[in-house]
This record gives sequence, structure tokens and C-alpha cells, in this order.
Amino acid sequence: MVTIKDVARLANVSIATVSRVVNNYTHVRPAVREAVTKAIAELGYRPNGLASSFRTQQSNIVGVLLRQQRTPFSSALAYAIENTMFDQGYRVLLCSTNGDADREEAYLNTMLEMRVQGVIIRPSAATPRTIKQVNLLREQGIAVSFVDMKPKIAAVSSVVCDNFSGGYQGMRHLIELGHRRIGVAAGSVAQKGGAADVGSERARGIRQAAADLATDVEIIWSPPFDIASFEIGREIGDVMIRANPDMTAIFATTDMLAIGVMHSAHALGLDLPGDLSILGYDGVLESSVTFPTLSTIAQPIHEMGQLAATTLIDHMRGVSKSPRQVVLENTLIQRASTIPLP
Amino acid sequence: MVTIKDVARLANVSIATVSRVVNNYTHVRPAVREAVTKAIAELGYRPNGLASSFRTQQSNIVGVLLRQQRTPFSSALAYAIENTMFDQGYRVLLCSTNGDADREEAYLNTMLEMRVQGVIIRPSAATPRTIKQVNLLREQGIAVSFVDMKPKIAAVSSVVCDNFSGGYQGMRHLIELGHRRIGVAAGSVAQKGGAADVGSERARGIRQAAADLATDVEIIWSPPFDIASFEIGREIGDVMIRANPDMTAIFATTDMLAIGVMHSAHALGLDLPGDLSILGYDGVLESSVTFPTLSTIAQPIHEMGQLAATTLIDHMRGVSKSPRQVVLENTLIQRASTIPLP
DNA sequence: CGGTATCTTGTAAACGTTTTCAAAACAAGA
DNA sequence: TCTTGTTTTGAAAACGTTTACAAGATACCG
Repeated sequence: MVTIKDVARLANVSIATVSRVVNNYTHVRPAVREAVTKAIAELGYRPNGLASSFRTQQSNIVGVLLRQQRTPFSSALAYAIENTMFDQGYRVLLCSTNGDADREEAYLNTMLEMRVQGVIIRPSAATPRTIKQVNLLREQGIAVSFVDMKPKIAAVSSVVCDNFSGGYQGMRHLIELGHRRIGVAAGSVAQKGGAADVGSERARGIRQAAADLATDVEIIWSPPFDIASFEIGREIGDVMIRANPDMTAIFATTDMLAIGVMHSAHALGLDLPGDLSILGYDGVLESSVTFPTLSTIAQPIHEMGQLAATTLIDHMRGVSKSPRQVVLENTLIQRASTIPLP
Repeated sequence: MVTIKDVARLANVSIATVSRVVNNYTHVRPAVREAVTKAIAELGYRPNGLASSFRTQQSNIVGVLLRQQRTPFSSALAYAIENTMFDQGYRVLLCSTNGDADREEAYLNTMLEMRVQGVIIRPSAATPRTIKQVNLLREQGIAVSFVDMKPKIAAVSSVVCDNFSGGYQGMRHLIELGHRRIGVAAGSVAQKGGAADVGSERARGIRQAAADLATDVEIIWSPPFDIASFEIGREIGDVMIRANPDMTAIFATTDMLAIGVMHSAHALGLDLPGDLSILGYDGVLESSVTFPTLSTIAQPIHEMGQLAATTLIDHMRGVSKSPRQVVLENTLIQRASTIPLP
């Protein structure tokens, strides 16, 4: 493998000069610069990134820690982050934890050891273990930024959507359409309404809208569940629809859930949206793909990723030291699955 | 930052011994090992990965170069690769080129400089430029493995699906159901039938099945297009259905295309699957999510990723030098969107 | 031409590991 | 106790860069 020494020898200069040319510093005579460039081309020299990373202790790598990778939300997020990072010269180490705490720990360890310059985390949950790991990262001077979850640790940046407002908007939409008996498919955590996490914020918005906007709204909560998948949506929908024949709308807190609910409604012979309006949440790809097309509360996923990336970059470059907590707005996308009550 | 020297000092041994403990080599007295371990814990020492990578010239990173990241296919693939790599101690650098040749080049450059140990590529196309880059990688001793495309370069490993057989199976399925006027939605490249790429292989299988299995099959080719997206599917479907009222089935060479076609059929007032059977290709998430649920030729995406990863690992470890070209079978998943002709 | 300021270049140290080599310590057999 | 062989340890070199520092070259002024 050809090193900087070989180039120096061929160009008849010192290795320091070659280094200066490679990193195009100032203070190199044009003639010399050209000679070095020529030698580089001739030898096919390529700087050893392992060596320069080592010397500068800068890896130019950022870790992106996601709990899942297969969901459209996660991959859209990863894509947005990677794109933004690429343009700024950073490369992305993909770390999907799969919800496995051991694996999360292993990845955080790797990141610590390979001296990543920053980490973007969308955590499984803000467990004490995660918090500890994150603090460890920050002690080592590694910039950290959360996405889609506002951590309890004060001094760390985050980008989240206003899930309260999203829930509120969705509920308002259904209420304005005249619906009064409204099913809500929300996970088990959400319903308890304790922690300030994504699901329970949405649920809180939903409750609030119902309280604010009409006196006669009845919310029918789904049975609790853990994973917001298509299959769960189908089960939930089946149970709720059977038990509540007078329910006229269902607000599902995830698009995949909503699609599942749609399937169950179809299976039970309901006409959509005539017999039942359905509203989703997320705005992922599948939304536009159902019959009828799915109304949904869309999250600006790309913007989330982009902002998380630029925030992290600012921290890494020392441009901005103080944490920045960004809250983005969700927007209602009205399609064909929600209609006014006759 | 605490280094190996600090540990050595505290434990009263040389740095060589600490290194031996850290990498748990043999020939260290239990008592010494324990003392060192204690010192490591006490100081919170964490080996500097940048330094050891530099010293050994082993990054333990593999690059995964994908043309797109947002599609379910790509993200499922990336997920499978990352999972398998993780278990073997390798970390994954995510590189989505977005179909941009400059970006592909920039990423390949990065990988070369940071001395990744291997690269898995699902290229935009086997352009001469890509080929050149790949050869450059291999000259530097970096293992390369293709996925979802069999490269023309002889001596490189690949994992692909038998797209010919997939096309054949799909067509056979429709013919066996009694369909004779069958629309085929395939991209522009596919229809030319020249190169041995994914799309044209499928088209070849489709032609062959029609020729083999019935004398009276008429294939109605879609207008050419470049991107197999939902929107394109809707356009294509609209055109084809209007122009061919007697067509009884459409075979779309992508699930997203198929979903688009379904939408256009709905919009034109057709009853699915009564008036038109629709068959997809890929077996990605969305397949089970449509109304009616989509029959499709499923690719073993997870297995593809897994095999690509293990193949690459074998090459990196020198277990197997000779390239391995794996061909996997697609399987028909029959759901509700394809029915027999009455 | 001497002096000063600026630009250009080279020398050499440093980064934190791994690894080679040889020395030290120990064990066992005589 | 002295060999001989084995196990354990440390000293020091090496990996390929970057960079601080100093020295050499050049330009400009009076």
C-alpha cells in the first residue's frame, strides 16, 4: 500500500508538504503543489483514513441508533439523517437495536470505542440503562441528539413532534365531521397517560380535544396492546367494531394500525368510509395506498431527520453548545377515509 | 481520556500486558490478569478503537451501498445485512446513493479511505464507472459482494433471485387460472430484454411461460417507464385498462406498481378481483395490506441479505477465497387479488 | 546592501495501540 | 545445585498521519 512517504520521495518534498497538499492547506508554492498532485496521481495514493482518524482523533462517523429498522417511519428517518450527514462530510453507522437492550448496549459500546463524533438516538424507551449509557457518551464529549422522544435529561437536544397537538387535531377533525362515538386505538402505555412519551401525548391531546370541543363525545378506548402493527390493528378493530355497533369513527395512533382496522372493518362487511370513518397517524408511505385512501395526521419525518442531523452537527462543530429542543407540528392530511356523518 | 498507559501504571505492569488482557490472550498469570482487570474498571478505561484499528489496519466496518433507502425492499435488505454483520462483530456503514453516480463515487472513495473490510453493493446499474470502482476496491484487497444483481465481472460473489423463474411462475399462475389476455407492467429496460438485469430477466420468464404453457396467450405490454413507483403504477394501469377492455389480469413487476394499478382499476369502477386479477412482485410489507390482499411473487429478502453478509464475511476472513454466486428461488404467495376466470 | 517581515519548507515528535524479541521467572528433571 | 524447557513479562519498534517549531527562502523597504 502506497503511503505518504512514497509520494514525498517521488515528489522530492517532505511528508509534511504532502500532507499540506492533501488537506489543501495554504502556504504551498503552486509549483510544489502541482508536483505533489502529480505524484499522488501517478502512485494512486489514497490517504489512510485509519491513520488520520487516529492522529486527529476524529472519526467523522456518527452513529444512528434506531429501535427498529423495518418500519417505514424508521427507514425514512434514517434516510433523511444519512442524506444530511453525507452533505456535511459525515458518515453514518447504522445501529438498529431491534428493541433489544443488550444490543443497544453493545452498540453504544462500539460507538464509544470507535470514537464516533456524535450519536442520534431514537430509543426503545428512556430506561435508566439508556440514560446511563447516554450520560457516558456525553462524558466522553460525544454529542448526542434525540429524535422522536424528548429525554428527561435536561441538557440534551431533541427533535420531536407535538404529539399532543397531533392527537388534538385528529380528534377535532373527527368531531367537526360530526362524529361523537369515536374509537381510539392506542397502545397500553398511552392509555395510562403517565410518561411524556409519544403515545401518551397523543392520547392526552385526544382527551383534551374531546373535552374542549363538544360535550357529548364518547371515547371508546381499544384494549391495550404493545406493538402498533398491522396484525394488532386487525385484532383491535375486530374487537372494537363488534362491541360497539354505534361507533362511527376510529382514530388509530399509527398508520399501520389504521390499515389493520380497515381490514377488520372490511372483513366484518362494513362499508368504508360510509359506515366507519378511519383516521391514521404518521403519514408514512402506506397511507395513500389503501382503499379508501387514508386520512392521517402526518409527521414531517424528513424534516425531523434533517433537523436532528443539523442540530447534532452544530454540537459536534462546537457552533452551538447549548441544547436545542425542537418541536415540530403535525398536519392533518385529509383523504377519503374520513367523511362527515350524514 | 484514560489510555493503556494509565492502566499499566496503576496495575504495575507494562502496557504490553494490559494489551494482552484486553484482547484476552493467553500467557497471563491469573493474578496479573485480575489486577489489570481491576485497574481497567477503576479507571473506566476503554480501548481507543481508532488506535487499534490503525495499528492493525482493520476497521471491522463493512459498507452497504444501496441505490435507494426509502423502499421497503431496500430497508428490509439493509436490516438483514446489519443484523447478520452485528452478530459477527462487524459494523455497518450505511451508504445510500440515491441513484446518484457522483454520490456513489464519493461513498466508494470514503470506503476506500477508511479501509472498510468489505462492501455489499446493490448498484444502480452496472455502469462502467461502477465496475471500475469495484475493481479498485478489490485491488486494495477489499472484499466485495453484490446483491440483487449478478455483475458481469466474473470473479465476484453475488446473491440474486431467479427472476426468470419468478416471472415464469407468475405467468404460469395466471395462465392456470384461465387468463389469456394478460397485461404486464414492466419498466423500459425490461422490455428491451437485452441485459441480464432484474427486470429483463422477469420479462424473459414471462415470455417463456406464455410460449410454453398455452398457444393463445396474448401479452399486453405496458408503456415503458423508468421508476416502479405507486404513482407510475396508477398511470400505467389507467392507460392499459382503458385501452384493453378485454384484458382479465395484470402482472406488475413490483408490488408498488401493483398497488398503483389497483388504484387505477378502482378509479375506473372495476371490481377487484372480479373484473381484473392483479399479481405483484416482491413480497414487501404492503402486499398484505391492500384490498383485496395482493397475490405476489415473493423474494426471500431476509435470506438474500443474510447470505450476502455471510458470503462477504467468509471472504473477509479468508475462509473462502473463490467467489460464490448464489441464486435463490422466488415463491408465489397466493392471496385474494388473483382468481380463476369464470 | 542590510534589515525586517512574510511565505514556504523540513525535522521530528506525537497519537495509542499491537507485536516482536529477548530477558526474566519459574518448574522440573538430573 | 545445575541444566533444560516452558511460561510469563517488559522494552521498544512500528503503523501513517498531523502539527509545532524552527530554519531557510524570498520579497520589500530604506
